[in-house]
Amino acid sequence: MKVHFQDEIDLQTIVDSGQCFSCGSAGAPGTFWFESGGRLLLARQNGGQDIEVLSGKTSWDAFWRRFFDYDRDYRTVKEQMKEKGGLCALAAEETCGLRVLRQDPWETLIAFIISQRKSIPAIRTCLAKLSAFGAPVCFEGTSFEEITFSGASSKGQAKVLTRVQSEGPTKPQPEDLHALPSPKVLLSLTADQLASCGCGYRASYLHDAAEKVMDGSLDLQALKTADDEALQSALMQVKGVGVKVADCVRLFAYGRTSAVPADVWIKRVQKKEPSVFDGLSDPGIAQQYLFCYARRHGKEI
DNA sequence: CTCCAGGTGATGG
DNA sequence: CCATCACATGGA
Repeated sequence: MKVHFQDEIDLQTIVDSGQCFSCGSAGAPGTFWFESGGRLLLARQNGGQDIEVLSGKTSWDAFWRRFFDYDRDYRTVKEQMKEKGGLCALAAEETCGLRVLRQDPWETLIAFIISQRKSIPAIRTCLAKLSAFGAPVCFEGTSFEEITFSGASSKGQAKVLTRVQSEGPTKPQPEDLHALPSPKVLLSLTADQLASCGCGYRASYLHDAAEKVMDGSLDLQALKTADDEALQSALMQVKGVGVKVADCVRLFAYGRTSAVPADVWIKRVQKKEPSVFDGLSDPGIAQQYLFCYARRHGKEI
């Protein structure tokens, strides 16, 4: 199934953008997997505005379309950034196909509680280990090889996949993929189990988040209709959730594009250009372009 | 080995 | 209100 985007999309750019951590290369060139809420999408892209959905077709309209922020026109966003000039313009000119994803609130909350004082590879590892306790993903097909190379079987390609298979947890098979544990399951985990996932001092934060969701004092569903300020303060009731993590959840799960998560990279950008987010319609989207830009260029932006 | 990572809570001024 | 400091651990 082919999906056409009105503006631009680049799956590699999205995988590298540091907003979702359960995704990666599926082995074959231009082929990527994304896992969210226990669903698996496998898609292929060879440049341009189209992606070919290889697995996850039946949930495209109901889930993945929204996940990829399909209805936003990123040409408009980038145009405003270019007109503004400065680092905004540089970031917009340099990055093509980025999209700010709409992810599950619970999973986003857990992921960004984990994210504090961790590198992106370390976040991926920790979340993957935690996910061993979650539900297996739903997927169409039996393996990445079968899905990716259906109708195009050459021995050379098969060899590539054999090698990929042995590369470990960053390129798992569908049957190895699991969603993050639900609040109930997370509460049932022992301190040793959490420690073995590499949660470190964040284990008690995860426990508090699960407890608040379970007892109803944090209603992630109901917060979808809350205003930005109420949403922010509700999220910050959770231990280990400060301004930055709450901003990440607002932007990446609730689509609040006014939220500007300010991590070390964005703070470097703001130090160089204090007014970098002024006057933008969707500063949160610009933030994601600038995050990618700053990380690519290192400490000396 | 050291240094840093998509920060936060506690403490003291 | 703002400035420090400890915090667990993996990856470079």
